[in-house]
Amino acid sequence: MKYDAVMLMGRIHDLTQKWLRGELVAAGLSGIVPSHGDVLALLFMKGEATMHELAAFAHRTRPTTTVLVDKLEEVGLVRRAQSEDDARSTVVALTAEGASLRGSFKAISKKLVLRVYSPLSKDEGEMLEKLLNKVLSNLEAAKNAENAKSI
Amino acid sequence: MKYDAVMLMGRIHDLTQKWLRGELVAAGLSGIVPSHGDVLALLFMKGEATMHELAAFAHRTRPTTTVLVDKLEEVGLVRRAQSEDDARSTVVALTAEGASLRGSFKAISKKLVLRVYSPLSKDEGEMLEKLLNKVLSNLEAAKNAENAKSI
DNA sequence: TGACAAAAGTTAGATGTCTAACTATAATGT
DNA sequence: ACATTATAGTTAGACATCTAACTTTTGTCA
Repeated sequence: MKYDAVMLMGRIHDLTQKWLRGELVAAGLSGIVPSHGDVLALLFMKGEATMHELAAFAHRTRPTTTVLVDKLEEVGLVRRAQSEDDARSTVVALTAEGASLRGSFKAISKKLVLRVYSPLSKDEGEMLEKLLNKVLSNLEAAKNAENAKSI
Repeated sequence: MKYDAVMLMGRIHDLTQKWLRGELVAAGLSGIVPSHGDVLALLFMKGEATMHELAAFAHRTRPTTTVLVDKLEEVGLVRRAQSEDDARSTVVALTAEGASLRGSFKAISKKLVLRVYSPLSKDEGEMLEKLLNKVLSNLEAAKNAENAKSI
């Protein structure tokens, strides 16, 4: 055992992010980065969402999500509106142009999955997901335990 | 299969990096980030190295490595010198103070491994490394093939 | 041998992300 | 009912990293 799993995951993460950026540029979406894709992914599923929901889904902070949505609004893929239930809340919704990109994003996502899983058999793919889930759950539990202790 | 391995690796990467930053601060090394640790790791092994070697080892670009070494030099952990063989080359070496931190870095690195591998059995740890290596090799091969094609 | 290409390193500028601090609104508890 | 606390979102400022362009030195080859 080399105990280099963290380094390997870091490298894989770097390479996939970089590849994704290239794909987005190739799809004519320059200025759009993978995190914007995460924001859009939730909107493709739900049609609309609050900033808070988008931040949680994309695993970014709320300030970062503000910037991401600013950009998406600027290029016309998304529209902000005040929530009617809660005056603090902003509801973000896809524009027609944003909705029209669903297919392109789905295609890129499919290509990414293929790229990562292709060297693995079905069993290996399942095993990898199982192991990664174990590691992630444990990290999150450890983090929560430490946060709780420090409060 | 959920095909979410990329997301899981991204999350694990984020959490480990963040945890590492906290550990470095706790060790009195504020201003030092994980990438500085990668640079130092090679110096702990080899005593000295060129900027080029450090960049390759840390998987960072050379401009980034320049900034990393600037910082390490500024806080006195490292020293630059002109290579005698090649006037273009800079040789970076640990100072006495830098060398004295070897133990602290080793301890943090050990803690990280424990944190990530603890939910896994020995077999699972080995399996995870094997699968990650398969994925990474494939990604690198794909990238090289694409680069070659575009030249 | 002399021109041109490659390599080492740095500088400059851009970008994505974060934390801290702020505003505005809603919820809570006494 | 009102003061306090919590939540939604934004703004401001910092930082790690990248790409592109530049300087200097070395290697190559006609």
